[in-house]
Amino acid sequence: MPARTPLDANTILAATEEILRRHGPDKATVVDVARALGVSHAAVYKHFASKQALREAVTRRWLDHNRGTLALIAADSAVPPVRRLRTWLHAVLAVKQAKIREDPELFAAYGILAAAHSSVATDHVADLLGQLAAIIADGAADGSFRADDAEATARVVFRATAKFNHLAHAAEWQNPGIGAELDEVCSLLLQGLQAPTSP
Amino acid sequence: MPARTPLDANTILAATEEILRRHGPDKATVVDVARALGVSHAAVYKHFASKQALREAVTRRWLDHNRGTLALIAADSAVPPVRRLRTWLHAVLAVKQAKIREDPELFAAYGILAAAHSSVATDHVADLLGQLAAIIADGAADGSFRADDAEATARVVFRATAKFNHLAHAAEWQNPGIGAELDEVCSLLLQGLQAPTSP
DNA sequence: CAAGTTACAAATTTTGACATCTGTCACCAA
DNA sequence: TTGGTGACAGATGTCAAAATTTGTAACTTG
Repeated sequence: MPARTPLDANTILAATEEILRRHGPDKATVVDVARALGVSHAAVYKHFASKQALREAVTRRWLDHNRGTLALIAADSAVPPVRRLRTWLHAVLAVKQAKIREDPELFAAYGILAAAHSSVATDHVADLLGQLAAIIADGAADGSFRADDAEATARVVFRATAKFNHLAHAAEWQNPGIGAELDEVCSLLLQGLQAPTSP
Repeated sequence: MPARTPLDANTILAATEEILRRHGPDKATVVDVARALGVSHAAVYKHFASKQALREAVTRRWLDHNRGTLALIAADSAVPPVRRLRTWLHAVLAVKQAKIREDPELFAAYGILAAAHSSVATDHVADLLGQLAAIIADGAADGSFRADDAEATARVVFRATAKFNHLAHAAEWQNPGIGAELDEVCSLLLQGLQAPTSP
């Protein structure tokens, strides 16, 4: 007996997100998802090739949800690039702190994917790197940064702020002084980016 | 019947290190250590208050083993501070890479202690920070660095190079490009440290 | 008394039988 | 043909019993 509602990918994703939130990434099964939808678990496999693929789709949706916030900051040409860079790096930290606080289970799911080198994670950092490169390119254009290759420079800045954006440090983001720490690192990096070319 | 050799702390540490190497940190028990020494496990407890204390003592010894290498680089006043800082940061990475490669079990044991916020770990980073501060102080003294507080600056530099010294990134140290990455971050940081005071 | 022993309770780990989950299949219905 | 089903094998997870380990204590010996 086929289900009344045709069951599309989005419905499955929503149910999965709910199950993930309730059970956590380790205990959430595709059988649970199917049960929540009132179908057999094989039906889910008609839409997603594997549990991994399902998790990736949910996580991608979840990450995209507030991707705009950061993009907006990165693209805000009203703010000079020097300040914008600092603001953006703080915003990245703030967004991740918020996600981990509001959705610890989905955050954990993301962590699992990142550990497995899923494209969800690499795509996400590629996105962030692109935004960062845009800020740096703006700065190079108006002369406030000395950076011949914006993308390469973005990677360097991102690496130097790994403590504030890399999942491996998520536990440390609870620390109250973390914002001040980022500020200090920002200051040093901005000094380096603004330094006049030494012949 | 008391053991022929009186069994001192150092003998226990050597045996523990051996057991740890053979069994790994999760499977190494103090019963194993006692068996290797031909005594009852209670004898070990006469010298070390707990398994934790024993592990810490072994790990501390293991860390101290080549602490001198880095200290030597940090204190080598024949090398100008700018180059010395870069060399030292690379050496920190190299030492950790070597340790993880030659002694993965003991490295894992260190990781466990670090995760448990053991003083072994905090003392170790305090030691490294001291060496780093010394280099920066030298640079401030001879005018090559602009740093009013060498210790604070050392902390910032250490944080900005977290990817190359923090345990959480150990897996990435296998990556062949890691040395080049550190080099790029070093260059940016050195630009910042050398920048002339800007107002 | 310093350094070891055996004996023991409590916590932890291992084990092994059992249940569930993942992914695939052949089949069914609109 | 798209979207669904139930049945299945093999991998993985669960859970309680059994074994081991941790840490302590009362006891022994030079």
